[in-house]
Amino acid sequence: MNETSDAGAAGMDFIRQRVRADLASGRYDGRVVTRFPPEPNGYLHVGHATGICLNFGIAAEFGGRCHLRFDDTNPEKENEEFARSIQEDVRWLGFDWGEHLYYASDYFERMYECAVTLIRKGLAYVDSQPLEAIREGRGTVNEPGRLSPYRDRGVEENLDLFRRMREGEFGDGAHVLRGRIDMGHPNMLMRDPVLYRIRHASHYRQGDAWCIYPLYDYAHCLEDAFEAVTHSICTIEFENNREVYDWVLESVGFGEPRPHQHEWAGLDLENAVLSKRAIGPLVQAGVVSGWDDPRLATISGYRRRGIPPEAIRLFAKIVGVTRSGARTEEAKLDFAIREVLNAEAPRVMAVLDPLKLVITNWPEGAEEELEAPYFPPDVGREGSRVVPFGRELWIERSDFAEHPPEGFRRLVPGGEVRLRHAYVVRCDEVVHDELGEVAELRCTYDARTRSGTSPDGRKVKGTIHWVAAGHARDAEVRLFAPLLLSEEEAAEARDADAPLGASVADEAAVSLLSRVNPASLTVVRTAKVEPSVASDDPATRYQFERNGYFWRDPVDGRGEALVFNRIVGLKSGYDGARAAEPAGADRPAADRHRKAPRDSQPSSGSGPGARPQLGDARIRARAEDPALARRFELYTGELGLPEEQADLLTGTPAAGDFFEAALAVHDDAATVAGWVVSDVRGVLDGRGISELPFDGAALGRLVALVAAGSVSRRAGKDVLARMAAEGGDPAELVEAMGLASVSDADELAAIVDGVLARWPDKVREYREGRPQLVGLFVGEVMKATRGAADPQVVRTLLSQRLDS
RNA sequence: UGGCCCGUCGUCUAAUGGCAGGACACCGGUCUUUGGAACCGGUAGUGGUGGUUCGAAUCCACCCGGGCCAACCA
Repeated sequence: MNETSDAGAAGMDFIRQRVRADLASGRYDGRVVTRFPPEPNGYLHVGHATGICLNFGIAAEFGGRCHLRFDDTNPEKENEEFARSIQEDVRWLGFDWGEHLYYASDYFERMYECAVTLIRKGLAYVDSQPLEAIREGRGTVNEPGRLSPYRDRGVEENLDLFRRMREGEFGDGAHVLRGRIDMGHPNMLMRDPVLYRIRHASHYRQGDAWCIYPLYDYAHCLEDAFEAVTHSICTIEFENNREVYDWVLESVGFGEPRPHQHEWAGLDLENAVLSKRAIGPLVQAGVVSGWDDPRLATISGYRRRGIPPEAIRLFAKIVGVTRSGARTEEAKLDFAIREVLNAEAPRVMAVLDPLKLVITNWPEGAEEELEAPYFPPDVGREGSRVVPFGRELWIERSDFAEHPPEGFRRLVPGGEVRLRHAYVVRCDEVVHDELGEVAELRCTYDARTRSGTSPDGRKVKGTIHWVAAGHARDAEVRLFAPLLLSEEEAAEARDADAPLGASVADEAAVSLLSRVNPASLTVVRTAKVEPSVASDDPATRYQFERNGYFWRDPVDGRGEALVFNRIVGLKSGYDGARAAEPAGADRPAADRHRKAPRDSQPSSGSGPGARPQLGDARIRARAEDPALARRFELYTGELGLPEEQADLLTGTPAAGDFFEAALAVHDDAATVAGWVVSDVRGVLDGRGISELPFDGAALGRLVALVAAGSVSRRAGKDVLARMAAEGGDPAELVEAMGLASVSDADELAAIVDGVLARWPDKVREYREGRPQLVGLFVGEVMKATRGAADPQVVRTLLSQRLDS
């Protein structure tokens, strides 16, 4: 157990842990500043919503602030409407940026000055190659790029050209400003990235003030730095951009403490189209009614559908924050919605697919007003409304079956059922129309069974909802199903989303449109709703009992028009509940997994007796360098190391040097090799072995200490970690960290007894057959001694006490 | 001659060398005037092979699988 770790960090996502660590180390002087930086080129979707929850959530939890910043550096795609809708969406989700609303376009002048700085430092140049030449010159992932013929222009010439670019002297594409980094860099983005381009286009905020515009990699990090952002959180596809981010900031002169970028995977949600590039065409083609169509996963679509913002925030919490690309099941969103609505939504009755039920023993023209609570007892909320009851009622067609399937608990010929909040009725007669369809049910009611009374304790197997025919209000109900037909095809759409020319993007849009589910929207015009809803606040979210959660469409369902959206269905414990839905209200198709099935692993090259697998790069290195090859022979021969270890020690001269330096101090090849190939490599953290703040000799001294029993191997690893972080002499560190080995049996016995006394339950479990719990006991003893105990001795002591 | 990142129950996620845990979903049961909710219980996982270690999901190597990168988009 790392002594600096803290139980408070457990369960915290890796970004929050990082923020916490930065706070603890004082890196940013106690400041936490995050930002949500959308480009105003479309409407926000639920993926953005999780990002908003992350950024604003961190700011709130750590006493910092979160900026809303429009990353509006591309005049051709952005507009005011999008900027307006984004602010509305963020606010609706429940977050507040205070006075921290910013626009990248307000920084253009400062960014220009930074570019001049870069030019003066010789770190940027004006490239006058045409676009195609720049593209070709960048090389490929397998080949280095070529230097631009303009790369070595003088500072003065660059300055002059850049100034004239700004002044509008050149047409689009005549020149660009590029960072002068490395055309052979393995990271393509570092191959002299384009910083500025000429674009004679009107910007929605800046008008024609500028004709050069900065590109993302240059602009974004500067925006963060200008605003003193501490943690710049973005999604994983920007991972490769981080290197440029750091280069620009360091090159311009923003030293520590400066903003740092952290990437997380972002949301991928089953059955949702989560890309502005994909949503846009659906809107433009009229497949959906607009960016706020309830079938869309846009925030405005969710809002219109009726999903409460609390549910989206809960969903974000459920999904979590990691770096692993994962697709979340729609069921989790549904759960979050139901969780919120179950506690809040008043229950009322609505019949979507009505079937007439006549109570023959109810006096003609007689009516009764029933008082019905809005909430079931378990919700614990007050409130009720009056529900009229009469001779003729509407019930759900699917709540009756002439030939009931097994397990059917509703109305059948000759059977009884309770009408919710009212009476028990018996079906005496089924009336058919000329087509043979059930047209009407003729029933009798039992006056003694009025809701709240139970004269003879009689139980009826089913309860169904209903609406009195004479008082029912006609309503339109809209049911939603996934917009796209299948997961696989959606996956293709994602592939087609890759960077491509405009014509191909259009093809992608076309193929997207071809996968639209024709049944994604079901409009039910026959619905009957109890009259109380007509006078409620139109923004009320209801549970239509046994049908799901609904609310009035905020666009089409206002005024007199009773138009309801189904926010989400109820969880159903009965498959046949599907039959309750009018045809066309498809459920999502059976789950399909995005992850490819893991094929059985080829067994060749592994398994007992198999040849060790050596690294190609190291084999090549030895082929080119006879000195390395000789070392390999020496290590496997005279020193008797396994090939795999020898391989790792002879990939570079530095590795072998390090190993041999350690060996000179402690002459045990097998042990030293183990430390070097396994433990030392584990603390490199991206560094080369020669960049470590300690040398091979220091490792040798540490290994010697462990071998001598002065320090446990476990504690030795802690010492190594400290050495990797800040250097130092092993013996002194052992002293300073208080890790001198404790192997005195009496001393350890007392600690062991103490641990066992603290965990009586676990001791019992161990004796009852959970041997793996020994790890817990050893771990506790190690913790108590800060890793200094000799684990062999501890195990022996434990065994004496537990296994006797 | 590629570089970087990611693989834990069906799904999402926790465990930061020491008990593989939670949630969703699913399956039982209790309760119920919603086939809802609630409550109780259950099934189920560290991609593979080696190595280091008293001890590996965690460290090392190789393999397998997935993602990102060659816009003058963000």
